Amino acid sequence: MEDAAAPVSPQEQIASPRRAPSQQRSRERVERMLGAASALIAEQGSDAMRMGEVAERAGVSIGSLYQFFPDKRAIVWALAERYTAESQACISAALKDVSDAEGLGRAFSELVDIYYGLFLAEPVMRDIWSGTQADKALRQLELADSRANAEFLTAVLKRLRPGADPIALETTAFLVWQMGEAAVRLAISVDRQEGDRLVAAYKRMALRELLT
Amino acid sequence: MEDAAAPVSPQEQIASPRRAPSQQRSRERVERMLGAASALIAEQGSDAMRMGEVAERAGVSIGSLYQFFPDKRAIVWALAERYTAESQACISAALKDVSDAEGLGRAFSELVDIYYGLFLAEPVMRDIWSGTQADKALRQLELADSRANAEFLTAVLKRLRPGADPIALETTAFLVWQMGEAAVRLAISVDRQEGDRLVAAYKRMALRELLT
DNA sequence: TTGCAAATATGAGGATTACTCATGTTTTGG
DNA sequence: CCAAAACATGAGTAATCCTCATATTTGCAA
Repeated sequence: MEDAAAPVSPQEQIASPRRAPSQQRSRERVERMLGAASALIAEQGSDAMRMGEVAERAGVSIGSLYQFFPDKRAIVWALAERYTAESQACISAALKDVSDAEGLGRAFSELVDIYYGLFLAEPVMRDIWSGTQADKALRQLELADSRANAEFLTAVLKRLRPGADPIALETTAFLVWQMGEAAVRLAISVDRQEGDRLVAAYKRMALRELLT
Repeated sequence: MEDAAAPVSPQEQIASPRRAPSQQRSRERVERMLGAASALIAEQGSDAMRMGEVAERAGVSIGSLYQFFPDKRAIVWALAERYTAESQACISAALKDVSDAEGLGRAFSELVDIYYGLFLAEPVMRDIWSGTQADKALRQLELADSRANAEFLTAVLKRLRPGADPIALETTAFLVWQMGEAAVRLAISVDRQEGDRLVAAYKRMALRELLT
């Protein structure tokens, strides 16, 4: 058996921890830092984001930044973690009550649309997840997230096909999910029309796999 | 059809050209530089690769490195370009003479295996394609490469299904191809057993899509 | 209130590293 | 053989991440 990715995510790759804000004042300042980082990433991309600029825009000193974030990647990681937590809740809710093939088809199709829309609308998400692969820690986060999401799909599949081999179902769900993320990333890096076609094609392909 | 989808930084073009080696001596030195870079990437990853180290290991000065490569990314790009050219030739050869469904199934399955094996065996390829998506130029190279490869698939599909909508076939081929690259990248970042299962599942899924 | 430790804030400076450029050397073509 | 082009060099520049000694603020018990 593999590591069940749901309860604890292996975030040891990330740099050494820093003090977490315990006072009201510092919690607000950390929020401002993340907000500044988010804005800068949206404007220029996370690679071009400068720590000094983040500090300046947040109205804090460079030192304060490093009081709460061990390094630059940690800021991006913190933002990424928020997005994944948010979308995971959404996915769980959408798939929780699915119990028949038709329901799965509807829910899955809707999820893909939401995901696609999110990427189209959120420059930060786009930047983070298309620059993800460079950072090992982010790659791990993405994998863990994907595994967790795929588990919801796996649960549905097990309900729909009780007789099937569980490992095969897990593999299918994980693969289909990762393909979806890849498809969406691909779709947003070509022009809109082709992107729409690609997402639609992915949906057909995935549903055919899931509903058979 | 251009990349009109990203709020990238203003001057994110491929770096300005540098003098190409025209003498025998310098051609050999450039080879040594690429060799050194390749070795260092295999050992530590392209991110940790230091220009000074590349120069030292190649037995040249730092200035000579910059005589032929405008910047660090250009070295990685040059290596990536070699791999893509090589594999494209391989793909073209494998798909050129396919004319029936069974032939496509065999050729495609074999191609996926070769690709998977290549990634498993070549640390440099692994690093470049799973470690540097952050780089816009590399992302473009990958897309262009994928499109070119998908065209071979499209040609086969058009032969097998003359009546079908050409755009739909193109979309399918491009998507299936990109899914394959994503599947292989996924497979090499999990343990071998699960990776094998994922690649096998992808093959089934892709072939079902291609042969129907 | 007062005193004090822990938490927080600061920014000049250390350390690293991609990249430049003025200068010297080798090769090429006429 | 010579001038020009190509090539080689490496100390120096600039940019940037991050540290750390020091100063300030906050929580809280006496």
